[in-house]
Amino acid sequence: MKEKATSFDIAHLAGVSQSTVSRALNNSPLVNQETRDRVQRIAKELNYKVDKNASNLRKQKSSTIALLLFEDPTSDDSMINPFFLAMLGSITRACAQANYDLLVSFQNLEDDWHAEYEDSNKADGIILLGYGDYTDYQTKVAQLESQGTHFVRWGAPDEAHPGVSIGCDNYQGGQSITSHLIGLGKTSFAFIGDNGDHAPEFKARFNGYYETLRSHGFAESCVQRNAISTEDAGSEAVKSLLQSGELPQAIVCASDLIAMGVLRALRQANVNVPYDVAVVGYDNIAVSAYTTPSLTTVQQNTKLAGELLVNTLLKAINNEDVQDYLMPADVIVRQSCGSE
Amino acid sequence: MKEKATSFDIAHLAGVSQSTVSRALNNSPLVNQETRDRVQRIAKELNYKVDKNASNLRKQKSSTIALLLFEDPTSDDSMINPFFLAMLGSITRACAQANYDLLVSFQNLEDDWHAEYEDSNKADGIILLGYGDYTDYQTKVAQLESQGTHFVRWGAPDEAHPGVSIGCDNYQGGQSITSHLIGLGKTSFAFIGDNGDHAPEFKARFNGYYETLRSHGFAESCVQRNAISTEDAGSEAVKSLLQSGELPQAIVCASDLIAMGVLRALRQANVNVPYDVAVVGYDNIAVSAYTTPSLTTVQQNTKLAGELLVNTLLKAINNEDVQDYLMPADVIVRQSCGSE
DNA sequence: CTGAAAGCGCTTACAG
DNA sequence: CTGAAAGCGCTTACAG
Repeated sequence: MKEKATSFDIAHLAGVSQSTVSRALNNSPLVNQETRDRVQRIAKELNYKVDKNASNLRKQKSSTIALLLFEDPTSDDSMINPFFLAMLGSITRACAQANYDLLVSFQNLEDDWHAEYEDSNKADGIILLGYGDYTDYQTKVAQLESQGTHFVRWGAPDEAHPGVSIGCDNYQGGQSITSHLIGLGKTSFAFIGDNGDHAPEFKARFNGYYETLRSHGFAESCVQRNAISTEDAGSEAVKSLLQSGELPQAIVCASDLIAMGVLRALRQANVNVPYDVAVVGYDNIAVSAYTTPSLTTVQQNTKLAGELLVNTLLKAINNEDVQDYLMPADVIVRQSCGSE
Repeated sequence: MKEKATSFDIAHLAGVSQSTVSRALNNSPLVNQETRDRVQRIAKELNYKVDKNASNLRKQKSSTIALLLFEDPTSDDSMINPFFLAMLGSITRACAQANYDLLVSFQNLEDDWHAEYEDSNKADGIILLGYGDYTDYQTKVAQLESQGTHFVRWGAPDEAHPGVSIGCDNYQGGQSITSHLIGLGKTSFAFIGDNGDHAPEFKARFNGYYETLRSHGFAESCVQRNAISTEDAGSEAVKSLLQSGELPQAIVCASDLIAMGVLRALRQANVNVPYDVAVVGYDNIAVSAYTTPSLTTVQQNTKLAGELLVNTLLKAINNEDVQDYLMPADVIVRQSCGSE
């Protein structure tokens, strides 16, 4: 292995001081054009690259963003929720575009959030991505805030949460998809997904759903079954629904993953979708376009979300003013409601 | 924003030298148990964390792995191939387990590979992930090697490539899936996917396919159509096949993404799968289980692959001996061949 | 425009 | 077991 060249090596070869090398490589206007060119040429010949650790240490910044991805602790350990995977891709791209590095780490909600502090030393800012559980989560976010760490949270803006949030309007998404079903003439409904405080995203979707039903006078004819965001949970929930004999005209799932399980269980029970019952999901993950029938769902724009998260965090790092941003949620109509 | 605590602050509070603080925090056996406890307690109270830049600079290592993800330059800019996304997830997990950070960066094949050198300063080693184009790629990998950079490549081991490779046996995968089709009684075939030198993975799959046909005497009754790994390319290729009037009994796609496009185009042309033609894919991406009909495909074990990539790289970093590893490819039988 | 010098916050020989 | 000191490779006031 060759020895790595340092700025001193270049200084020596170029016949200038190391300070000048540093200036030349950073395109400082203070350095003579001809000197700069010579230094840069030599640097390229030596395949020299600035040592980031030294540079960051001196500058006290890192040009790195940390992504803290935390997951529902009960979800299958080997799988990442496809929605978050899509976000990860989009965030990676947005970072690359801004010339920032992206440090990715997983975190379980139960964990001590070591990584959070760790990362605050390695990164200029943190992106928090995952389903949020208020109870646990909130004090930790508050701690981040009190530390003065720059961070942006994925999730709906909320007074209870300190810091900036970029999120999709889950309440409106719940409303929109429910209105769509009502417009199709459905009159009895089930919501499948947790709607407690530990699942704020799902809860907001549920609230949008419920309020829409109420305002149309359907509040009496709806049920709810708990499920975390997995296929199996969705499948189990529908089985319990079938057993109770309360099959409604429409099933609203809190996520596409849940909807996958719902479709599977209905198929196994020989219940026809959309003829016997309409089913809708949430997230518009890739798979939802390919199920049979294809799934009507609510889209969250992951590409935009990634860009907003990164750009907002970058602004915060530069101490510019930043604002919460709530993206609209769009209904994607496919075949699982019989409307197509 | 609070000032960040340094090891000197702790030294002061604990009444010891800064050196001792450093030793205590690194669990050096050289330090008195009682002293260590006191230092660690104070560090925790101050919410102190070691400055990674300083620590890395001093130790000349970074406990970070860089993932260079390069993509087919012609693929849709906004989408990451789901197969690589799955790999990304698995690599992230494996890194977390090994207590390494993961730096993710995108790279286009056409680019100058700045990042590669950059990353070699920020990371202890590099994972190269993407479809490889020999022409371009090879000289760059050789450069990495000559630099003494530790790296591991995703892809089939190959004498032409320097460095270590972890990959899936594409040739065997091509054989297995083709044998499956022959076992089902198919006698005429088409392969959809590039099989030139710039697409070594696809080429190996094609070779496995072709050799299997040849050994069964079907070499005459097969065609091949180029396609990069996108739905649209698959769709276009099948349209050209239909127009030529040469629809075979089985279509072997070089990737699931291609197969998605093939299924779509066949549906549009009212060609029934699997009744009129069998279709198989490659990768076993999530979507492939949900298409209609569900897709028979070849699985690459992404979870294992991620672990092998990370663990092999870690060994290389520690200057242990490392070996290429070729994972077997498994046929996943679903409905698109009519065998179920 | 350039150079000599300080210092970012650690780790680790070296000396005791 | 502990401390004083050097040094990792940069950037950036400071002085000219």
